[in-house]
Amino acid sequence: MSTTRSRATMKDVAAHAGVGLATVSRVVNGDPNVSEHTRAMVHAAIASLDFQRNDSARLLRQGIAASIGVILDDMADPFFSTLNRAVENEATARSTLSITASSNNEASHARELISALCARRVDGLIVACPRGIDEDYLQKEIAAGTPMVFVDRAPLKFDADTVLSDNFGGAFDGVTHLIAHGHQRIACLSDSSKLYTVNQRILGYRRALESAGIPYNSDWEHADLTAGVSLEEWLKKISSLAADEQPTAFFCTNSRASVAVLRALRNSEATWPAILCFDDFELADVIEPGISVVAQDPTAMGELAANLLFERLGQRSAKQPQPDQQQKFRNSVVKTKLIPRGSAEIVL
Amino acid sequence: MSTTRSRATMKDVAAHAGVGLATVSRVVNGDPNVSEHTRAMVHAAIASLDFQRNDSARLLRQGIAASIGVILDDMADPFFSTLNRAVENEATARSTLSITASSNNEASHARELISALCARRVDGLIVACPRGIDEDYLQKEIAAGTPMVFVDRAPLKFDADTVLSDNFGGAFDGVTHLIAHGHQRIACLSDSSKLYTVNQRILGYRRALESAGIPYNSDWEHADLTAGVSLEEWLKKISSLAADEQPTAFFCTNSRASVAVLRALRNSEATWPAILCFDDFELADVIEPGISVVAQDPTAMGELAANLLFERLGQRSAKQPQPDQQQKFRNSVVKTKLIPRGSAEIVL
DNA sequence: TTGTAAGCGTTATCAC
DNA sequence: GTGATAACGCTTACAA
Repeated sequence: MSTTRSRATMKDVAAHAGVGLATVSRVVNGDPNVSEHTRAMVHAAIASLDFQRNDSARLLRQGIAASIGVILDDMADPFFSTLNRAVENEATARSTLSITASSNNEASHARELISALCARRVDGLIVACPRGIDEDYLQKEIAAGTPMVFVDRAPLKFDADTVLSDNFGGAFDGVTHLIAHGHQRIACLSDSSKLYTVNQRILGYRRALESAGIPYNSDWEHADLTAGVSLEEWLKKISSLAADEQPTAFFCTNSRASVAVLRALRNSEATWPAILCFDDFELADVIEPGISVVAQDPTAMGELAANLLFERLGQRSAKQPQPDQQQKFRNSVVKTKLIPRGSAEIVL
Repeated sequence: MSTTRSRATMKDVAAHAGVGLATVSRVVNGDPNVSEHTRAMVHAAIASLDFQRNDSARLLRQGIAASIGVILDDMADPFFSTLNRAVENEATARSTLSITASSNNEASHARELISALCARRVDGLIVACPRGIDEDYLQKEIAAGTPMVFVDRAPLKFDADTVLSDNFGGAFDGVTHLIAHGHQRIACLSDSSKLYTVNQRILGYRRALESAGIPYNSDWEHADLTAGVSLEEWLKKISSLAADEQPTAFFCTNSRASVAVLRALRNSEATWPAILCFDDFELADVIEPGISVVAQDPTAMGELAANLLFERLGQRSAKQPQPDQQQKFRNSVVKTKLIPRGSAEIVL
C-alpha cells in the first residue's frame, strides 16, 4: 500500500515466484508449455507485485512500435477530427496505437512532428502535408522505412500513397447545381487560395462556368479573406452594384470561408444570395435558410488511408516481395455528396 | 538509394566511422569531450548512413517515456479538442509527446486506453473519466507510479488532482441572468442527466430558481433527450399549454442539448423562447438571434491540467520529497463566462 | 517443462 | 578523449 518506488519487472516476478525469467514471460504471453503449478506461482507473484508488462520494452525487442502517427492540420476542425477518428478505429482494430498531432498546417511544425514520430520508430504515418514542407526529407524518411499515406493533399515532388477528396468534381457539381437553379452570376469565396484543396475547388468552379458557357468574372472570385480586400469591403462593393450586376449566388470553397461569409452576411444589410458551401458543418441545417453543402466523407478517407497504411506495413513485414511491387502507389479519390438544404435552391 | 532493409543503428555508425559505440553516442548527444577530428568522422558516417537516433531505445534506457496520455470523450467535440490542444502545447514546450485518445465516454473503453498507455509507461495521464469506470483500477495505476490529473469530471471514490469547470456557478449565474431579464418560467433541457457536468448544471439551475424564490416545476426539467419523452413531444406538450403557463426561457445544459433544441425549434412552429446555452459553439453568433452562452474555458483547463501533471512528474523525479507532501492533491475550478448575444436577453 | 543467455538500440560507468 | 561493458525490461533461441 506504500508508494511503490517504481513498477515491478519480470525479473522481480521471477525472483518472487522462484522461477526463471523466461517462465514468467511464458506465463504472461500465455505460452501453453508451462505446468499448472508454476503458472499458479507466477500468477500469484504477478498479483502480489501488481506487475504489468512494459510494452515499450517488449516492442523494442520485437522491432515494432505497434503504433502509427497521424499528423493533421487541426483536430478542432470537424473534417480532420472525423478523419482521425476513423483512423483511430482502424488502428484499434489492429491493436495499434494511433498517435495524433496537429501541425496547424505549418510546414516546419509538421516536419518536427514527423521527425519526432520517426525518431520513436512509429510503424507508419498518415499525413496531411502542408504546402512548403521539405519533401526531400519526407522521401528520405519513407526510404528509411517509415511508410506514409498522404491524406487531403499529396506531395508535389514525388509519387506516394494518397487519399484525396474529389475537390474538383465536387466543386464542379456544386456550381453546376447553382447554375441549374437559374444562377448565372456566381461568386466564389475562398479562405486562402494558397491551399491545395481550395485551389482545386476554384478550378472546379471555373470549369463549371465554362461548361455552361457563362463568362468568367474575376471580380467575383474573392480568393483570400485575410489579405487584400476584406470580405466586408468586398460585400459592400458588390452590394453597391446595380441589381442586375450583382452575383445572385455565392460558392464558398471551404468551411472557414463559409463561416466568415455567413457571419459577414449576418452583420450586413444585404439580402442573402443563394449559398452553397464546400464541406459540411454542424448547424448548417439550423441556420435559416438551411445551408446547402458539398459534403466530404472524412470517415471514408480515414478508413481508406488506414487500410492502405496497414497493407503497406503487412507487405513490409512479409518476406521481401517483388522489388518493383513495392513501388506501386495507390491514389484514391473519395467522392463528395451534394446535400441540398434550401440555401442553394433559392432563385432570385 | 536502394530500399534500406532497416534503419542504421549507432553500432553501424561506429563501425562505419571506425570508432567506438560510446563515441557515437557522445557525438549524437553533443558531449563536448570529443576531438574535432572524430566528431567529423562520426558526423560523416551519420550523414552517409542516414542515421537517426532511436528514441524509444534511449527512453527505455532512461526509464522515462517523454510522453503523456490524454484521454477525453471525443476529440470532435470543440470543448475537448480545444482542451487537448492546450495540453499538446504545454507538452510540446517540454519536449514531451502527448498521446491522445477518445474514450467516447465509455467506461470500459477508457479503461482499455488507460491500460494500454500505462503498459507503454507514459509518464502521466490526463483523463476525463467516464462515470462507472473501475476506480480501484485507476487508483492502482496511480499508486504504481503513473500520476493522473482528472479534467472535467473527478473520480468519486478517491482524492486526486482535478481541473473542473464551475458547472454549478456557471449555471447559477446563467439562470439568474435569465431571471434578471424578467423570466420566471424557465425550462431546463439536458442531453443526459447521467453526466456529472450536466448534473451540476441542473443543480445550479435549481438553486438559481430557489434563490429568486421561483417555484420549481419538474415538468420544465427535461432531463434526457434520448430517453423517455422525446424533445419534439416535449416541445409539443409545452406549446399546447396556455400562453401564461408556457416557459418563456430555455436553459440548455450542454452543447448536445443546445443543438438538439435549436434543431427542434427550427423545425417547429413554436415562437422561440429566450435561450441560454451552457458551453459556447461556433456559429452561435450567426444564428438569428445570436445565441447567448455560458462559455467554458477549455484552454485554461488544459493548461492547468498539464501544469499540474508536469509538476507531479517533476517532484517524482526529484529526490523523494516529504512523503506526506506527495498526498496533497490540488482541485482547481475554472470560472465560466456569460456571453450575451441576444437570445437570452429577449423579454417575452 | 524450465532456465540461461543473447539480443533490441540506447545511455552510463568504468577503466585506459 | 576514447572504448569496452553493463544496464534498461523484455523476447527468444538454445540447452538442460
